[in-house]
Amino acid sequence: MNTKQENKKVFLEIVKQLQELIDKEQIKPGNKLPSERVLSERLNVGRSSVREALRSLELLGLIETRQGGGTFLSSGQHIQLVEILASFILKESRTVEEVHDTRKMHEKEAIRVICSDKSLIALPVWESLFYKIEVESEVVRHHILREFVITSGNRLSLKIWMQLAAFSATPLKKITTEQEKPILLVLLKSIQLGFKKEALEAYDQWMQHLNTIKEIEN
Amino acid sequence: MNTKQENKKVFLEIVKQLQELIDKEQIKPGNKLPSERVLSERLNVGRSSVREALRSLELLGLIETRQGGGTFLSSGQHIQLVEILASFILKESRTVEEVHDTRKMHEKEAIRVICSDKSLIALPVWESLFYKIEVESEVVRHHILREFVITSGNRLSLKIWMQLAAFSATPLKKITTEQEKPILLVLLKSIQLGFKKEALEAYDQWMQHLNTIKEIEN
DNA sequence: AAACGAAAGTGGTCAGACCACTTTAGACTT
DNA sequence: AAGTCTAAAGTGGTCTGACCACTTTCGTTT
Repeated sequence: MNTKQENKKVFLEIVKQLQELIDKEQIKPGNKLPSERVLSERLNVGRSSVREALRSLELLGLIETRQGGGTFLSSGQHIQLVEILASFILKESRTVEEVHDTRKMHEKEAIRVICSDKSLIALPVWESLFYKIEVESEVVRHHILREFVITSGNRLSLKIWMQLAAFSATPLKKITTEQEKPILLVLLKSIQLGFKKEALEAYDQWMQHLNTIKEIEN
Repeated sequence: MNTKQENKKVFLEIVKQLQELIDKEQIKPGNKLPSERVLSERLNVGRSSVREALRSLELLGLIETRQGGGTFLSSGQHIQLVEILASFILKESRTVEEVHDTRKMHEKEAIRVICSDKSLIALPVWESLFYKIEVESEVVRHHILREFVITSGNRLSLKIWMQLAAFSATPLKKITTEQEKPILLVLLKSIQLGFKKEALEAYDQWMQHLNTIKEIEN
């Protein structure tokens, strides 16, 4: 079948036809798709070709498959491909500095977003972070920064940030209470008050402080 | 092999092993990957499983295949998943917004970096962009924004931005000279002078203007 | 009516076969 | 000897059939 001379990949054609089928059959997120064997018959292609298309869509997070159960239209959150893309991108340009800069970019943007949204700065999260500062642990910094990005509400940014954080993970010493804690207090307090400028300054100061620590440790 | 512990998907495992192989064998963009038959033998899996993984990566634009030629690590940019994802994703407005927000984040950060670096604002690029504004084309906006990110010098940010730009590509009308050009002039001029605040304001104004256009067209 | 269990359905994987196309290398021509 | 041409090898593209593991379904049994 498919006399199509066009040099188009067939599995891409199947992907396209699957979309049309989903649209035509009014298949909503969570609904079941026809089985691979049925699809292969309806589209006049081999089952392996159908599978190549389905596996692609699964990697993109657009569908979910359960062995013995069937194939289902994903109910959202299809951002998991970010992880695969990120790992490839990071492999190519794993300049430590660039990763760090990009990561800071996302963190600062999160702070900006939070400070501009009254409903976000009113969240109880910040209070709990005050307590976290007291708990001297190596991962507190990571937790705090992650909380920033999470609270900002951009799930995509969070995905990217998590990848970057995984690459630039440089386990440092515990929080140095004498110097670091006051900075963090200012940062958190500024956020709670919605003082964007002050928060960003505190953040910069914090990062600068961390660099100092790193140099000392090396 | 397949000691198969966890219920992890095998084709995902192959994707992972392919990444490791690319890393270990020092395969650079444009280089050839082992043939499907060789991979199937080396990884102790069936050829069809290898193909499912390869097709997934191809859909992501991470590899390219030429019939009779072989499989090659992509030299980038060829992202055909855009169309597929777009039709799936465009229904979820929240995701679209997140992509757009994240993209703007990278663009604004690029502007900040540029304005803070005298050697960057002195570049002849900006002069050439003035001319580009005159050329009424649909892709001028994309070119300008890309130039920002490129000039900022963070290649990782550029790669992320390119992915995001591919997703959020919403072909608009040509630049509306009456309203848009003056904004762009202010933006470029502000950058040349290193006026960070003014440049960012002009950028925001620009984005706002683009939103207005989009609403009108819909 | 509830519980159980066999059968059907479905995804997961593999092997083999053929096709179309590209690359390679040897035979041929000059 | 150099270049050209063609056949063979290599490679991706696709299909078929088979078997496995798991889930769902439904009829039988209790």
